[in-house]
Amino acid sequence: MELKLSGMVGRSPVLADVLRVLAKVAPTDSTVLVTGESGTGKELLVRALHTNSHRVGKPFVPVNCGAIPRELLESELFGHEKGAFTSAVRSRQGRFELAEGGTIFLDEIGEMDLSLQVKILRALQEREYERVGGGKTLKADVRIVAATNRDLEAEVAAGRFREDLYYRLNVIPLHLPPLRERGADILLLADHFLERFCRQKCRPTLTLSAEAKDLVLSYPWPGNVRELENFMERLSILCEHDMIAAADLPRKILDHAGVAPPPPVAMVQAGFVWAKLADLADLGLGLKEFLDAVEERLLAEALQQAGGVKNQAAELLGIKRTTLIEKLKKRNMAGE
Amino acid sequence: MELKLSGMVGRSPVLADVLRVLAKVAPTDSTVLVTGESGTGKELLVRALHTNSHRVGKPFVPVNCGAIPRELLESELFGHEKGAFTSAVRSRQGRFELAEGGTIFLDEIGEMDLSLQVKILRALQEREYERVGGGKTLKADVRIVAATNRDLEAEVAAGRFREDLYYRLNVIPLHLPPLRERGADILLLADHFLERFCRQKCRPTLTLSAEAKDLVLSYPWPGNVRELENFMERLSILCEHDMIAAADLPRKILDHAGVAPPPPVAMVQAGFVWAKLADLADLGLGLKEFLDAVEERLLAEALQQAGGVKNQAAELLGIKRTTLIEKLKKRNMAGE
DNA sequence: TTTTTCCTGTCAGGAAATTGACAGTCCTCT
DNA sequence: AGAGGACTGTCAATTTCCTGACAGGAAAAA
Repeated sequence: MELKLSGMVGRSPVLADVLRVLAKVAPTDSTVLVTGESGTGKELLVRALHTNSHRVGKPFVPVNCGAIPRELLESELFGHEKGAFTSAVRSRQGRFELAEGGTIFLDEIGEMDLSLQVKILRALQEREYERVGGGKTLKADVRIVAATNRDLEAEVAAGRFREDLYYRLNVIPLHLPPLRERGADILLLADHFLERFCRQKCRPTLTLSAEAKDLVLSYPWPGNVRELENFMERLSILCEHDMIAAADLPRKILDHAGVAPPPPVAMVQAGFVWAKLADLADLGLGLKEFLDAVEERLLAEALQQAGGVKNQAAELLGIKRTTLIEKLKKRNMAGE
Repeated sequence: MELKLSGMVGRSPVLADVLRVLAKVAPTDSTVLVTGESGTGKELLVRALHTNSHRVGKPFVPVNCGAIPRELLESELFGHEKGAFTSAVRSRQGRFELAEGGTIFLDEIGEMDLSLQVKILRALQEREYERVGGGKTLKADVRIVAATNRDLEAEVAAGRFREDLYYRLNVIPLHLPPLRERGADILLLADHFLERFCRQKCRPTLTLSAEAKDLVLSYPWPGNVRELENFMERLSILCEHDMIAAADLPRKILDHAGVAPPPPVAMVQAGFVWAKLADLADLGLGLKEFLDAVEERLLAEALQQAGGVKNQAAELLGIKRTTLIEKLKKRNMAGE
């Protein structure tokens, strides 16, 4: 099955999984619900869905429900008749009408009012709707694809989202992982954007230096692809030379890398043992060394609690006494 | 007594009870109130009621009171005269008129406004009603069947539902049990849906493997039949082979069954792995199990950060790729 | 097209960890 | 004094873990 992905960049397995599902779902008319943090490229994904469906050639109509004032959203979606409200000078088509035969993409559907949710539900299951202030019932031959960055199940539980609508929408869930979970895709995307912006500005394509790559990779990109795109555009304007050095990167990225948590001892704090992978790398420790350190800490604590009696300490730890001894020997922690 | 049940699937005793009552009630003209969680198939049941009544051949008109905007509901039900409100360009029949001689099904009647409830009550006991903005009184030879997923008694107590209407409606109560109480019906329904979707998509009918059946049976199906239907549609699109293995089932089901290894969740909080010796004992974990859990957490995080590329994840962790693979295999964390 | 690169799974040999068996040291109680 | 109990260290057998070597597959590069 050949997928046409207009602009989706990335090779990471996590993304590949999503695309595999996309390829299967696109040709069917099943309802799809896309989830993922904002800026992860949900719209692009849905565009690809449309492009690979039998509805290509018909309109693709995106609506960002979160970006349109609540009171206007209904008429935006369903249109309105002349005189429906004060400013309705004449009647107007809604997005559903514009999307006839094609796909409508309801982004940020989690932001939608309960009252509007009702109407969407009807459009979804009855395939019909009405313009604001209009008596005529219109038919909707439209594939509805919704997306949200909220946890809809939680919203349902909290009573902010209709349960029936949720189940109607969530036939095929597609989860778009955040950029920081997409590994080396970050570099691919960075290059992609750099190339585009540099071409746009008629300058030779910029390249990330090795240190810059490291920094870019370790930054968590809370704004996801959108944030990355912005940074790259900024670089394409501001960077003087063709090779991007670490120093050229925005403050935020440099700062983040600099915030190395306290020294190795830091793993022991107020009686807790803690760790994140990030720290691990920062400390230049491998998994093994790290686990050893944690183990050592636990051993010490057990010994202390047992008053130095190895027999009991071993029992506390749920290991054989001899094992404990071996471990202590390996670390020269004879006494306590 | 021969029941024609258009599409109702199931043989469980709880359902059989309901159907027995249905069979007795159908031929009479008694008012029926159907209760049951959302997604349990109330509409189907009422259709069957209609089909087995002397009103077959006359219209069956379902109205989802919850899915129609409040302000439109009255005119939807009773119709309106030309000019009744700004957008009422011409007069229009209501659902009651359309249902003349047949059955009208008022789904989610619990959502209905108190003001409308009065009018329904009148239609129910006087058998007459008026169009919106119309003086003419119309007769209604219509069997009214209502349904709700709310606890109407509680609604009455809270003053959100008229007591008199409640007693009028609740002549014959029919309670549709949630899917999780219908035992093996779940499998019958699953097969039923699988067959339908597979036919629709022109692929050989999928079958649930034995383990898959177990899992499906033990899942509580909070979304009831609708949720089950969704899952089966999803499978009919996504499943590669014709036999559905446990692994093909959605995460939610697997997690619920505890197939996912005993969650070391207790230790993972706010992105940190933490533990004190005391907790360790409380959790009934030994040193080894604990370290394993920490390791698992780190593995997952590394894998995530590498976008699922094991090669890179291993490097992040400072271990050999093959080692990582061994560790993952030991834990069945193949995918991610 | 072919070549190269990158990733992946499997496997077997060697390294390391775990544990049971033994043996020795204190101390207490009879 | 001698028996019993609680601890401890050593060691070799067993089990588990780690890694390098291969081989296949898919996608970029040539």
